[in-house]
This record gives sequence, C-alpha cells and structure tokens, in this order.
Amino acid sequence: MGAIRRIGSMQDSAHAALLPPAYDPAAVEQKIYAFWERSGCFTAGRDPGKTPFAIVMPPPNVTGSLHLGHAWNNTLQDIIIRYKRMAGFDALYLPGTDHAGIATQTRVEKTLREESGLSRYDLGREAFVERVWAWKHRFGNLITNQIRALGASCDWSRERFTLDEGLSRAVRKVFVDLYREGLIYRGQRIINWCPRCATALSDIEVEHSEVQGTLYYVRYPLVNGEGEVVVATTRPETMFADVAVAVHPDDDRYQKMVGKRLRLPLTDREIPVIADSYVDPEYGSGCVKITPAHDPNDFEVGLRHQLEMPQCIGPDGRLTAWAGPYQGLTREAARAQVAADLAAQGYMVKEEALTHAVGHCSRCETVVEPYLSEQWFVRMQPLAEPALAALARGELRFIPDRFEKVFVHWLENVRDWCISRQLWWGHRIPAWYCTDCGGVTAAVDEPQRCEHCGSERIHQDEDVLDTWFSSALWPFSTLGWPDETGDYARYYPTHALVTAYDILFFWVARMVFTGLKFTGRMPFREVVVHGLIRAADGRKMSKSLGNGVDPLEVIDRYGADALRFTLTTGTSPGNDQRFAFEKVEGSRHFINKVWNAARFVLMNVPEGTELPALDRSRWELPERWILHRLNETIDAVTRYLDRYEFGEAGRVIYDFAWDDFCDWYIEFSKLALYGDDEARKQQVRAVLVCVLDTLLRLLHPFIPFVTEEIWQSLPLPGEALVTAAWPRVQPEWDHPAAAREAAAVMELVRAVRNLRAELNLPPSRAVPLVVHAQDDAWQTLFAANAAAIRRFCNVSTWQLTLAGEAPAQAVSAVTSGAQVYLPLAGVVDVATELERLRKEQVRLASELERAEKKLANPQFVAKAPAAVVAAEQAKADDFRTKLAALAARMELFRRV
RNA sequence: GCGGCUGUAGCUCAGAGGGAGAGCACCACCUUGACACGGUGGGGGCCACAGGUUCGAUUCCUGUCAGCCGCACCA
Repeated sequence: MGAIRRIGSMQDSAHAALLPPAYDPAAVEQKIYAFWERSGCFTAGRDPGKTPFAIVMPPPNVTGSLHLGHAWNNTLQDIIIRYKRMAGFDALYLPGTDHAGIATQTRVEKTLREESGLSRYDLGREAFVERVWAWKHRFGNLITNQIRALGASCDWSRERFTLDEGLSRAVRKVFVDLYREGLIYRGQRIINWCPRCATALSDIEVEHSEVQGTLYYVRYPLVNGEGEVVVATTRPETMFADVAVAVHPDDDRYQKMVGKRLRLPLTDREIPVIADSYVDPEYGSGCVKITPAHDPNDFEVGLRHQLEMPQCIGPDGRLTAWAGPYQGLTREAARAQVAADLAAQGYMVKEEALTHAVGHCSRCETVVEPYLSEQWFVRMQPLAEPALAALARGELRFIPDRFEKVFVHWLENVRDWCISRQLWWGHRIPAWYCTDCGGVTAAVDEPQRCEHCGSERIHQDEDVLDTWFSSALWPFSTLGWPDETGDYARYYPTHALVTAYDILFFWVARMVFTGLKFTGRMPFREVVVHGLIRAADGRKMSKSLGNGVDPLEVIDRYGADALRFTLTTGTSPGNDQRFAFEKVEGSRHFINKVWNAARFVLMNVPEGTELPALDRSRWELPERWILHRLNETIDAVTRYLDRYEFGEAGRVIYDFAWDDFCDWYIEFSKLALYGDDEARKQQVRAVLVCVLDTLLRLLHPFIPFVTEEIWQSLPLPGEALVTAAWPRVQPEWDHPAAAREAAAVMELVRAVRNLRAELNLPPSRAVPLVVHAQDDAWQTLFAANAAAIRRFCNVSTWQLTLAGEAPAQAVSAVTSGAQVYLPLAGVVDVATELERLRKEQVRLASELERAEKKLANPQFVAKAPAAVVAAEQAKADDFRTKLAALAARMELFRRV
C-alpha cells in the first residue's frame, strides 16, 4: 500500500494513559474504514503470486436497506475473507446488488402514485423505467454504505449490479443458448399469478399457509332430469369455468353417470361427466368439478380429455364475462355471492369448515391465483440431472452437510421454472415475434429481422425475466463471463458461498445448475449455510410485528465490532439465532476489555522503548504458560475457522483474551513491571506486546475496527493489521509442563481467595499464609511464584515449607501439591471449620469413589485407551492425597 | 403425508464417547496504579422421557413426548 502510512490514532495521544478508559467506536470506525479503502488493501489481484480465494456476496436488493440477516451473512463472509487475506491468499470479496424486479418496481409505483396519482401505465414503459433508474441512483448506494459501516472488506472496485451491461449480456446469452437448445420454451400453462403484483410467479415464490375455508357441496343436476351429482369445492366462484365433472373410472357409484350431461347451476351451460383416475373416490363426494383454467390438476385433466379452457377470473382477480352477472366481482365477493345464490336456489347440499393450505404471494401475501397464460419456462429436468450427478460425485460440500439432503430432494422433484414476469423493471426477454410469420427470434443483440422469414416487422416480448434468472449467473457474470476475462480465469470457480438456508432453492440451486451448464464447473466448492435471525422472543422479525431491529441503530449504539461479535458468537452451524441487545452489550464489554488490555500494555511500553527479542531462557512460569496457551489458541481458532465454526472460534479467543491474558497474565506481569529487574521488565514487555499482537491478529477477522485501531499504536513493524500475517503455532512456545504448573499455582491462589471470602475477610486485610508443599518439586514451584501468590492473595507473612506441623488455629484447604493454612487466631471457629472440611471431604470422596470404581473395572482397564486410564489413575491419586491431608487436618481439629 | 431442526442452570445458548460449560440474571465482598463496559468469591442443572449399542452415553442408534421449520398436497 506504498504511500499510505498508518492512520495515526492512539499513538497520537501523548501517552496511553490519556486514552479514554472506554472504547468509543463512533470515533474511529469511519476513519479506519476510509483508511482501508484508501490503502487499496481490499482490492484483489495485487499480488499474482498469491493463491486466489473468492467469495461473491449474495447481492442485496439495490434499493433496500440492511437488516440483521444481511449483517450476519456479511459478517461471516468478511471473517472468512479477512482470515484468508491474512493467511496469505489473494482474497476477493466481490460485492454487488440485485435489481429486485417486483420489490423495486412496486416501491417506485407506490411513490409515483403518492406523488402524482399516476400509474406506471400513465407514464409509459420508457418513462417509468427511467424513473426506476433515477430511484436506483438515488438510493442504490444506501445499502452498500451500510455494508461498509459493518466493516465488510469488499473489493468495491469490482462492485456489480445485476442490470449492468456485462451482466445483462450474460443473461441474454444464457437465455438464447437455452432457448436454442430447447431448454427454454414458451407455453400456455397454469402458473401462479399474483393479481396485486399483476405478474406470474415461480413455484418457490408462493408460500403456502393454512387458511380457514369452506368445502361447499353443490348439486349439479343431470340435463335429463334423472338425478344429479354432488361436487365438493372450496372455490365455487370458479364454477363458471367448469367444463366437466370427473369421477373415478372404477367408482361403482358413478359409472352409469359417465358420459351423461349436467346442467351447470346459475348458468345455462351443459357439461359432461367424465372418468379420470386422478379423482380420489374417498375424498368429498367422489365427484370433482373440472376447471382447467383455474386449477393445475384440472388443467392436466383438461389436456387429457381435450376440454375447453375458459377463464372466469381475469388477471386483476375479478370475474370475467364468463361469469355472466357476476362479472366484475372480486374473487372473494364472488365466492360469497355464488355460495349464497346456490343456497337460495337449492343447489347447496351442505357446507363444511375446512382448513387447507392456500398459496400466497411471498412478496405481498395476496392469495395467488392459478392462472392460465402464455409464459416462458426453463425445462428443469435436463438441468437438474447433471447437478444431481455432480453432487453425487461430491463436487459441492454443504456446511453443515444435512442441507445437502434438502437440496437434493428439491432438485429431484423440481418442476419447470416460470421465468417471465409481467414487469417493466428487469432484463427484458430477448425474444422477438414476427408479425408476418409468427416466428420467434431469440438473440443476444437486438435483431433487425425475423430469422425465419426475414421480415423486419418484429417486436420484442414485453415481459422481463425473473430476477433470480440473473442472480443464477452471479458467480460468473460478475467476473466477466461470457468473456474470458482475467478475473474469470483467476477467481472462478469461487471458493465458499455463504448464505442463509432460506434461499437455497431460490438462489443456490439455480447457480449450481446454470454454473454447471455454462461454465462446466460448480460455481463454488462449499456452501456455508447459516440460519435466520429472530427477535429476542424467538419470533420472526417482521415489519407487521414491528419487532425488527435496524443494524445501523445497533452500530450507532454499540459499534460495528460489537454487532459483528454478537452475530458471530451466536452462530452455530445452520441454526437460527435470537437477537437481544443484552448480547450486544456483552460483546461491547468484551471489546472494551480488549481495549483496556491494550491500554495497559501501552502504558507499560513507553514510546521509544526498544523491545528485546523473545528469549525463552529468560521466561518465568507466567511467560511459559501464556505463550503455551497462546499456541493452543492459535491452533484452535485456525482449526475452527477452517471448519467454518465461527461461534466456537469466537468463543475460544474470548476465553483466552479475558480469562488467560487479562485475568492472569496481565496480573502476573505487574510483578515484573513494578519491580526493578530491568532485564526481566523488558522481557515481560516483549511478551506482553507479542501476546497482544497475536491476540489482535486472531481477533481481527471478528472485530476488525478496534483491533486495527489498537494494533497501529503498537511498536511493531508493518503498516496495518488488515494485511498482517495470520499467526502460526510456534513450536518453541509449547510447554505442557508450564500449563500444569500454572494450573497448580492458580488453584492455590483460588483456594486462598476462597478461604478469605468464606471468612468474610475484606481484600484490604492482609493475612498470614502458611503453605506446606507436598514435595521438593512443588516447593520449588511455589517458591518461584511466591511473589505472585502473595500479591494475588494479599498475604502479609508467608511461610513455605515441606509438609510439617500444621498450625492449629487455622483454616485450611488442600490443593494440588500443597496444603494452605490461614493461621488466624480468633477468627477461626472450630465447628464451622470442621463442617467446611467435612463438606470438602464428602466431595472428594465421591470423586475418588467414581474414579476407583472405574479403575476397578477390568473391562475399563483393558478396553479404554491407555491415556484415559492413566488420566483416571492420576486423578485418583490426586484425590487420595488430598483426602489424606484433609483427614489429618480434621483429626488435628478434633483434638483441639 | 415426507424430510429436517430443537429440547442442557432462572433466561439466551455452546459443547463433546471418558471428571456438566459460557454470557446474562442472582447472592456476598471490593473504587487494588488497564478496565465498575471492572475485580474476587459463591449458589444454581436425574443434559425432555424410555429402550439399545459400549468397559463407559448428557454425547451414538431406535422409539415416545413437546416446540419449530421446510417440501408436497385431494376438490
């Protein structure tokens, strides 16, 4: 990043002590993001020698605003990208936005209506589309700026929009190629129609939800007056488009009816009784009215029996001329009216309450109308099959893997995809119709003449493509495909795709089969699936409930890092999480803790300090232990990140930072820093800086802002943390013995603190401490750490010997390697002390019993791994030693 | 109907074939020279239930119950 130097922040203060004791994210986040962007460190491809690693961002709606789902999704992606960047990859995080056909068009139409009372038709297509573009230019960078506020390290120089010229060309090419191969066709079919949006929808844009309805049993009399059939229907208003009544061919009750003619009530029309095995004789009356234009199953029946397909409901959801006097009524009004009239005229046999699932528009919740119309479709089976085969070959990994099953099931049962939308905002279908020969010309570039007859009298299809049609190409269209660009060659296939499970079918499946079809490869190797974010009470966040939380508000109040850390530690693979402000508060506290640990280090490493190299020979127990723990932490975080276990990774560093570094090591370090051994002081400073440096690196992908801010203040080479190297385990830091020894020292300290607390001794009161070490080795250890023990426990006089005569008037505890006594004449109550010891004895005895029982089991000794048996043996020994000491102690007390 | 997820401390949730964990909340004490967005100590759980596999199950398998979510739906 050449000319860009560090931002200059903490180190500008005269002294770290002048830094505010509470971290203020608002003061630094924008400055740091600007620094990152300016430095070019997010731009991929600057070092061709590095291995590429690419993630494409799931494009949010260009005129939408960030919600917590986006925040979560982008945080996880950014963690991966930042980690990979630090680990030496040429990391590309490709951002962009989606034109979101229906949503955006609806939004602009609404404003138009509010501002001028005009509809899009009043304006005309061209003017309206212009308006949408104006809207896009006005609000289009809102969401991308919000993604910046979150800290996402996107390569903005490669930002894409689904309606960009390049991407549009990719869309047209895919359409034309599929059309020529017969994989896209146009046909008269029943599709899902939203009367409010006035457009066709694909199957997955329909949400089925249970509705309380009525099953009407209606008499259809025979024309000859010799009887009747009773049909059951939930939609009597469609009867004007009935063309038959079907019964099962084997249904004895109705066999004689087949072929007879019925008179349709409320009309003068006659319709036949037909036989079709689609009818379930068990359900309802066993007679089904057939309405091919208004029901997908009836449509199939209609095709089989070559029936007419009249429509009695129009695209606006109102009854048509076919409904005679009912024309113009809405579906709902017509249903009520028809039911009432049928009843009044004696056709209604009965009405039964019925709950059934009804399709609703996923966008506006209007009841979807199965509607017969001419639409464009993608033939799915030939595309799904190669995808299934590739999945079976293991070319795509789902994390967690259970989502593969859902995915496969969907692909196995997928139906043709309706891709035409009766909208104006989107990619216009690249198909032209010839007025003369009626032929269709599909072309990437606007054709001058019909490719069938050469006529120039051609006009383009009015409709646009489903937005997901362009999203399906996103991983390669954004990289330049169909051109063989450098980016496409270098970054495609991308590596990981991070997404919530709710768009697996909408988006992931479609990228998979178009990717395979057009690039010959899976567009990504791994799909990292996360869940949905819910309100604190577990309900979905929604506009109607008013329980949505604006991530920008969270960022304002707590900082982007706190939001990120909350979302990250709340992640468990594939599962939903609940959002609560208390959690964000917890994250903010953690960030503040890190901030203050840094303040401590800086205050003790004055400007200009020349830090010595780490020198293992000069380390004492705290240094050996903390670096050993740091190694374990580096290893764990790296492994968890490699497995996309974000929550666990975050938790592991949290524990290290707070418990090990802050609570213990910093406290240990004070002994040296406030002492007067200059050489040791320098070594401890070096260790402090090293641990803090490493900790910041490990934390950076999770909480990038605060870590960058702190890191640039440290006396270290390098310009920015964002491009610093990811830590590696240092074999020379490994020190299992130190881990055990430190554990014993800490256990001793805790035991003394516990005694003090139980005696209600205020921390300010120094107490005498007697320690009896179990053997020479333990004695050496405790002697070496006497200063720490004395400081941590506020000890006045200190006596460390090998086990010997115990002070009588004392409270005591048994720890690994030692017995500790607080000889406090007058404070000790023999009865309470005995009771305390007895409770401890009971606890230890039960532990020992458990261990001994295990060890006494020959099967356990024979079959369990040796290490497990040895560990159990060691535990038992430890318990026995402690119990013996305890028994001796109690004996002494009884004699007093 | 088919498939999946969840059930662990008061709450929110991790976890893992071998001594039950965190955060918040709670109790007690503490303005110690990084931090009260803090420190120290503490209480609290037959890990939903019943079987099975195993030397050993809270963890793996089967079933039951409860909550949730997909997919498919017959009017």
